Amino acid sequence: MEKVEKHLGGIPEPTLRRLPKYIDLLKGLQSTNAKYVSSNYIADKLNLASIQVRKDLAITGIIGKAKLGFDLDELIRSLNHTLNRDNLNDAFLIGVGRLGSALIGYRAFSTYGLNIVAAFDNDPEKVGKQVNGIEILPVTKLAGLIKRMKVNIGIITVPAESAQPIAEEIVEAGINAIWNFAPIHLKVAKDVIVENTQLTQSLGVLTHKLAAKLKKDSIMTFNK
Amino acid sequence: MEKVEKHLGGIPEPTLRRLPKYIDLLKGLQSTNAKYVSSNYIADKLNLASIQVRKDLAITGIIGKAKLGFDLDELIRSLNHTLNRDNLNDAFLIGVGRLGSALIGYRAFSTYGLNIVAAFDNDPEKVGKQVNGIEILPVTKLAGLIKRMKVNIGIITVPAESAQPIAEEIVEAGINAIWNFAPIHLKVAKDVIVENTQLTQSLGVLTHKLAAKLKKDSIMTFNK
DNA sequence: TAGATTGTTAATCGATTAACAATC
DNA sequence: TAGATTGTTAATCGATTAACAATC
Repeated sequence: MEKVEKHLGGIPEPTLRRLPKYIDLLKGLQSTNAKYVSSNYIADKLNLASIQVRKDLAITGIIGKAKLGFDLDELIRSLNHTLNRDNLNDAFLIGVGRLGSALIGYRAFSTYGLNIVAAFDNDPEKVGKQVNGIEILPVTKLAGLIKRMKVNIGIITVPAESAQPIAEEIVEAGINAIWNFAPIHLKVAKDVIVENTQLTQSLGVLTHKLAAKLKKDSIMTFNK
Repeated sequence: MEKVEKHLGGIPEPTLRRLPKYIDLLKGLQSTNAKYVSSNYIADKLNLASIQVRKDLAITGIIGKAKLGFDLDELIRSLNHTLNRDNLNDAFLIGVGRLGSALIGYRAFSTYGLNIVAAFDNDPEKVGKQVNGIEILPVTKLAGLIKRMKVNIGIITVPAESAQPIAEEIVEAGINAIWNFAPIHLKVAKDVIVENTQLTQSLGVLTHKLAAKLKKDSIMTFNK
């Protein structure tokens, strides 16, 4: 049994990852009082092909007007809806280190549908204090509160070695989705949604491409 | 002209994004004194197919031994080399807010080949102070220092509206690669490497999948 | 040797792109 | 109307997966 399920039908993942970019761009455009936007415009601004933009937008169910383009307000609304940003999702954050604190402090999350309602840490120094108005609770209370408050999202910002046990604990308690920042692959039941934001992953891509570029540039210089 | 270049030949991007996961796993394994590792083992731990693991590893140039698998030390070395982690890449960070500070404080970056050598901010309150031993300099010195120190990587953690001008400034000054955390698409010359780590992008995927799952679960419950 | 595991070559699958008719 | 732009259907492309021979 090697086959692994990719996505539960629905929207292709690459499309899903482009949608936030569309929203960011369109919000900027909205403030200029524009009423319509064409796939060409979006494609140009985001370095995409216009046909790809149209395909992506089609998935949200919106229908454009020939010659005019897409109704800007309606488009933003349907993109936000597709990403479920019009519902505020409650989340617990576990691990109040530097990164955890930064995330707690990122107020803009609420406009993206995320509401961090409490944070947890093992360190007695931290417990009881507040970060940005969010109280830090002891990890011993984590499972109980997940059950009682029916929280769906867990944000894991603990060190790599603690991530797996924490994941198991919160899944057991009823968490449906994990946003994982620890540099480790979490093994959980396959109906649990895991979204990894691993800085080291991004960084690897960057350093590899940079090395390739520098090498190429130096060869080109050498050939001159 | 709609076509956009994807990657400069070389390693497929999906493969590139899996490599750090292999390294993280293998390092853990290394501490158990294992000498060899099979593609099956890796696949099982990371929920991948073993053939995919073998394809990925092949790209690093490593050759496995039938029946035994891959030499663990050698594999880690060649993966690190492929990601250019064996060279330390100097970087400047611009925008010392919560996220910027968190990144500066993330000491582990050095093991991933990144060396943040200075940070920049506009806020006179911050300039002159230190975060984790890194001095915060005024943005006015940014371009000059990039030129003088021949720094290749710029990490952008400024607010969305400042990101584009900063990107232009540092590219002009000679930056070759940008790690962008601002929720905006940067328009730069196409030979500049841009790696986006946009939290809102990950978050969108998460909230969408969660909504789909909850909907599905409730339908299933309803049908019982 | 027998059996596990690699690595190559071919098939499949899914996303992107192209072509073009429909429409405002 | 003419022309720009959408949306559908088909072609292409690249990554994943399957099949299987080679090898230790």
